[in-house]
Amino acid sequence: MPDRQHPVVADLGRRVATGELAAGSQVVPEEVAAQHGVSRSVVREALRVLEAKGLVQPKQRVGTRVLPPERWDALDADVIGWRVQGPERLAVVSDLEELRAAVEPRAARLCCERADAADLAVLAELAAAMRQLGSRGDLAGFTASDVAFHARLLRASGNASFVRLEGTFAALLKAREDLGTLPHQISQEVLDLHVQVAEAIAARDADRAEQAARELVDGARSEVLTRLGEPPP
Amino acid sequence: MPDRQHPVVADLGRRVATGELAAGSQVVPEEVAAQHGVSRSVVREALRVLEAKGLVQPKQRVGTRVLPPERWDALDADVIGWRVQGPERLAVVSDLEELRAAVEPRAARLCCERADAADLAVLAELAAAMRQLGSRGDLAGFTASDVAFHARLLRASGNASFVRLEGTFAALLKAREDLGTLPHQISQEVLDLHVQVAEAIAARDADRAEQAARELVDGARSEVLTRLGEPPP
DNA sequence: CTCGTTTGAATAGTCAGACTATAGTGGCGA
DNA sequence: TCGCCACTATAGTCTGACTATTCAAACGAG
Repeated sequence: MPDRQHPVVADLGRRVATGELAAGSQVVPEEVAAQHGVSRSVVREALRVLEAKGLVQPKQRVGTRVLPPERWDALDADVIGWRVQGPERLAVVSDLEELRAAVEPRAARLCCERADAADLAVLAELAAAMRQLGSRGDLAGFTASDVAFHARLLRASGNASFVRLEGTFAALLKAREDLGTLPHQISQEVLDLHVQVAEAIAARDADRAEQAARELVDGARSEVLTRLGEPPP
Repeated sequence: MPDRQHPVVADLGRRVATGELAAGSQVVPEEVAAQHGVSRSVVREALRVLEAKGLVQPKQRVGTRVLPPERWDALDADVIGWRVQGPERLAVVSDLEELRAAVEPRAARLCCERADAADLAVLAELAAAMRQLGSRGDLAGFTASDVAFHARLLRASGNASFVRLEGTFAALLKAREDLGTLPHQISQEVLDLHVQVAEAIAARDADRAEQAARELVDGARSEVLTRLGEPPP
């Protein structure tokens, strides 16, 4: 989020991740340079970035080729953002929700040991804000608070690996928003569960925190999936 | 693993990730170029890679500066490999074991729905191989099978996000090996649990598979942590 | 006819050096 | 004191030539 991408990276990344450039096809630097009106060095640097994200791999004499999807960094926020613009929307969102379901309950449990007073205050505040915004129907505000809530949960877990997933899940929620898979009316249950998670952590009740987080994330998951499954192309 | 790094990337990455280059310090391309006897463009491409991994951030007029550890991509195999060479060994391994504890049980559960015959065969085979090699004391062979077993488990879960963690966990196990935190004698319990996981998945018994995976990974975690905690510097 | 070897060519990789764009900083004037 | 402006450090870009690697096809020996 803090760093914006070079247009060449964004364009190539999107074209690869949406499948417009098929796996195995060749990316010719000179052509890309001409298309974007930039020099070869700019394209080379862009390709280094895409290489780091697992989208392409250069090889002397054979050229820089697009790698198959299983090589792509499925947890990279940019990759997620690009992929959801393609035909794999559902699979991407579904897989990430599954990961979230695995991670957040455990993070909530850890929070009970490691969260400090500031964490507790922020979580309570955000849960309250979500209840406000959600019942008022302010979708944008709700989503912002939602992202902040889950990000804080991960951070408060004190585990750098979980913190790393902040960006991943933020990209997931943003994707859900962009795709209009959010309900227009936030269910009371979801609002309550956020509050419950915050309260359980504040009470240092690990089992209850884990359980509430599990229900929350399982609920969100099934809701999104039915919504995504609904409109058949 | 398939792609080896450019020496400049490896050197700069290590120096940043071990803390030799402190957060906030400036990386001057010309100096790096001179140190490695390469041109500025090579250094620039290396910096693009490190930027993608969250290690540095360029800004006009102020220079390319080292970012604080919380910005680093804690799930990147290279970053893990570099960090474990520094003073943060324990924290890195511990955090990643925690993530593994969150993910693998869920992956095992998913396998019960999605694993195909080939997956089952490979898992059974690897579990058997581990028992063989483990009781024989062949550490290298054991670790290789261990990595393959868990990688296959993630792949068989059919979830791309989990598959993405293959490289992350492989780097974790490799780090454990390099640091000599593996026991010289593999415990019978660990060997049995691998077999149990494989059998439970084959039997499509989700609860048992999840439970066995949980025990396995929790056991591995506590064992590694006590071992890492043991030798006080 | 088959297999090893040489040669050619496609492509990534590297280099050098000049130039441009951006944005802190400090000075100068109102 | 405040705001504007010129200065300058640094990333970013461009150009074009050169090198290194490796695939593939031609070639030659057995």
